[in-house]
Amino acid sequence: MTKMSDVAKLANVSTATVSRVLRNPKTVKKSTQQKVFEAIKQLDYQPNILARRFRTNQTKTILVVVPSLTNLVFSEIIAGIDRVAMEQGYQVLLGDTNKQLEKAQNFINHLKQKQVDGAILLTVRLDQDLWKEIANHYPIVLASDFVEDMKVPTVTIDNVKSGFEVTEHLIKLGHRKIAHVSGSADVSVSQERVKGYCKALRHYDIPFDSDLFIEADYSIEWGYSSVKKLMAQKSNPTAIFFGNDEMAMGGIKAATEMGIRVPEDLAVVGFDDIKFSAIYNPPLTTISQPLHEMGKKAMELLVKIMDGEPLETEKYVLESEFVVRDSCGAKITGK
Amino acid sequence: MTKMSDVAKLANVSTATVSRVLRNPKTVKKSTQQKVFEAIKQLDYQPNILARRFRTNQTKTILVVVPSLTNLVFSEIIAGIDRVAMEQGYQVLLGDTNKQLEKAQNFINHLKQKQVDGAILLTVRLDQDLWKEIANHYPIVLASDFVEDMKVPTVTIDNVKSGFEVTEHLIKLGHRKIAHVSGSADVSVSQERVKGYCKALRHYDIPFDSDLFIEADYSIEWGYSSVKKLMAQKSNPTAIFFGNDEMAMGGIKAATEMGIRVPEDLAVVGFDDIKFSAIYNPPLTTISQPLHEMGKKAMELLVKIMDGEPLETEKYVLESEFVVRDSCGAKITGK
DNA sequence: TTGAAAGCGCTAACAA
DNA sequence: TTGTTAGCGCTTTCAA
Repeated sequence: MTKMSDVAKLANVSTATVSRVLRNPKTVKKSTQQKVFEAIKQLDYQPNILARRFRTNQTKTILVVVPSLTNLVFSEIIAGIDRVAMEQGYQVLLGDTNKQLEKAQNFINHLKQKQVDGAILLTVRLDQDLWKEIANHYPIVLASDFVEDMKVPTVTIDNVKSGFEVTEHLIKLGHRKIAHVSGSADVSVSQERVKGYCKALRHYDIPFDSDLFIEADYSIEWGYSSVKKLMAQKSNPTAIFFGNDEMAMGGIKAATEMGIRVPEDLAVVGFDDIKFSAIYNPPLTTISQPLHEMGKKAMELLVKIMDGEPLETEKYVLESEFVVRDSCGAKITGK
Repeated sequence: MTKMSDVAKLANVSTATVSRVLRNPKTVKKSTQQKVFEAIKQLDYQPNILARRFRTNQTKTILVVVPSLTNLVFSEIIAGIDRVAMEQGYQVLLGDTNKQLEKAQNFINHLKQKQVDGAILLTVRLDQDLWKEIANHYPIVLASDFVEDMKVPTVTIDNVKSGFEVTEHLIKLGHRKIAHVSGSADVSVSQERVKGYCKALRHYDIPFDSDLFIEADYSIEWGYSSVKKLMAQKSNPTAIFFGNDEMAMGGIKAATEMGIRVPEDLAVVGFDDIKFSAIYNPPLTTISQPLHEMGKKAMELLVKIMDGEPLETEKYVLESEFVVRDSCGAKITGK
């Protein structure tokens, strides 16, 4: 492996000069730069990044903690993060927790041991306290999820508002028995969407019916079984608001199997607008999140923090969009 | 930041001993270990990984080069890789190429500069030659994709066989005008699936009809537009074999819009068996790939190579499974 | 504008 | 079983 001293020797300069050419070219005379570049080329020199990192004490790497990689919502956000990371010369290290909380400690060590310069969390669950503590000492940004009184920049959408919007839409369509199948309660976005749902019911004087509320998990399977359960009750709903699109699709599948037509017999709304929602049969009414944008914004914030720019601990709320398609029956009802 | 020498001082031993306790505990007396551990705890010492990496010249990090993160096939494989990586103490660095070939050089530098100990490629396109060269010098494994005469361990399924199987199934269902919408030709898996398709046609004496073959891209949009095109022709197909499930769903969407019923008027088969295929309407007949398994296997191989274990340059072919659901009409035809 | 030289914190060869 | 010690290759301060 050729090293810097080899280059220096060939170019007839000191290693300091070679280093300068690489990191601060303006401080070196043009002609000297020339010599150095030629030597580098001639020797096919590659700086030893490990040595550089050790010396400068920064990794130019960030960690993304994600509960599940195979969730399109998260992979889309990560793609956004990766985009900006690349532009800014950062690498992205994957931290798939597989929903196992114990992993958190592991990832926190990455920060403590300087394996990464900062982290973006796409989810914080019961490991809240661990992260809260660590957020005081290391650059951290939250995306998608958010945590009450965690003093950390956060990029989200207004989940309460969106939940309200969905429910209100169903109410205006004439529904009174509107069920909500929420994602796991330990994720704040679920709670927020529930809040929006409840708020809309209250606003339109519809009593909350616990038979029409199911706390599930953001998966196709849970959507499926929730519908089986809901529709087996005597007081079954005429509309269901699912916490995400996967659940909604699983739910529609179950309904179809039971001979319940969507949207004629049952209106359905999802959340996220993943790429399969528009082509699902029926096309899903849902809330579209600017996921890629969220990822980009989160990474931009993180870079600022890592660069030491003072940043008010703020919550950045991006715009979501209510997308009306067939599954809620709006087009049939003609509203 | 407390460093090793602080621990050594407190424990009344040398740094060498502290280092041994951390990396090779058996070579140190129990009682000494005890002392050291206490000092570590008392000082909340975290080893400086950057220094360690520099010194040992290994990163315990691998690179995964992926064309697109938001593709469920890849994210599933990555999840498998990540699983084994974690167990083996490796970190996974993300290399999303966004299908841009120029990125390859960038990632190759990661290897050259020792930012990673090895790499798993989920795709090799026109950048083949670059990779072929690099594969001689660094630990590399291919997963999902494969490259002719690239001397590198590869984990795949038998795409030719699967393509044959699908086509044969459609033929046995009575179809003669079977179209194939393939993924981009610069990916070998696409070519293999096409080969399987052609082989089956030949085997059953059905002439290849170029009007029934479209080279597309693995996306919903291309599936959609391919069907619009295919079904507008005079000699339109009675069955379509799509190169992946996303295309198949896009295709069914297009068919539905055109008043063509699937599977009654048009049989459809996809490839991959992503999680939405089973609940799509109609449920998709498809080939199920052991994606998670592929990822795990690939990482296992890479670890072996990085550990210097001699490994024959082999192609590991995992079993895929033909999953018959409604979209191909088999259940209607009663076969 | 350049060079000399001092480390960064750790590991491992060698000695004891 | 433990300690001494010599770097790993780079960056950066200080001096010229």
